[in-house]
Amino acid sequence: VTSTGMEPRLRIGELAERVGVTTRTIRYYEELGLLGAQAERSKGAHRTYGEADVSRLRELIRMRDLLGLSLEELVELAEAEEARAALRDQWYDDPTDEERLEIVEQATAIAKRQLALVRARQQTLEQFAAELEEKLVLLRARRRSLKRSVS
Amino acid sequence: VTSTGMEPRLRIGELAERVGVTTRTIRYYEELGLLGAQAERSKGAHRTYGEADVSRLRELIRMRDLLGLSLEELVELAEAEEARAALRDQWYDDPTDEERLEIVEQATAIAKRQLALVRARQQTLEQFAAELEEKLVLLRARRRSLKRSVS
DNA sequence: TTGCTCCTCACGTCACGTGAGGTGGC
DNA sequence: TTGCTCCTCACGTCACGTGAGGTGGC
Repeated sequence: VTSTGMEPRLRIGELAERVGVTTRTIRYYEELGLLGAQAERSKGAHRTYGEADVSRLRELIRMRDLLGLSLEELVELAEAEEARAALRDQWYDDPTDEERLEIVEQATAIAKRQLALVRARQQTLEQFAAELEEKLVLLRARRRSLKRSVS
Repeated sequence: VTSTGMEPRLRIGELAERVGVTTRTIRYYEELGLLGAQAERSKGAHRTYGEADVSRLRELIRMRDLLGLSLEELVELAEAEEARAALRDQWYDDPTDEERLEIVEQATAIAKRQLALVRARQQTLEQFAAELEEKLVLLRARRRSLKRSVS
């Protein structure tokens, strides 16, 4: 493919280092269909990646670690997004405004669901933090009274 | 053991349901030394648990899910806490105030470390949330302009 | 006595880790 | 040509899931 904006391609080890995972993880995600398997890669040839793959992998890792989603759930999410992308590509040259609107609303729904998951996590973490702060207050009080009787 | 405050004991299934895990998880954690294996349980006898075990298991699950700690890391944390508890029990009947102070300061250190992990997670989640909010702002703008040209 | 929950193996699974042995690009 | 990174199996591991077959308490 000869495109105008030829970005430098990364090898799997470089992608791994930039995102902070191992090459094994990247190959496994490709096996599951989560990451771009370039169709033209012949058997035994090196994998190469672009900046879009860096963002995508970072996003996947974030969903996995911060929201605790399983790879199966990530595959489902990805399939939903790919369905959107397919629609978009299909009508890319001549989409009506109604079709554009539909695509925007689907993207909005996905982002809202993700945001809801993030907000829920934040709430649980805030409760956890509050309990720890309370514990520290109690410990500080005990420390003060002990310091008094020691001195 | 004949104690004055005999609380009703839970069976493993009840503990599992109250904390939201499976019985397999509870048995596995016991195997790793994370959960109280009553010394007096004879081979094949039922396991029983008290309210303290409910709190402890909830705490472990929270560390695992919210902070992403491995069970090995939880075991290390537990060992540190048990060392504290051992010290406390050893001197329980006659601890000097210096010893009490030492115990309080160790507990404070542990709580502070946990709180730091929680705060770090919260920061990462907040950044994630901010990116999603920004995305939603862009989507809303596109939606508005599309709505205009459709109507 | 009848269910129900419990028990202990023990093999299966998910998400990779970790070599083994070999090929390809700067 | 020499390293270095890459490749593909393929078995190992962690944190459980999931029966198989059997015993125990309301």
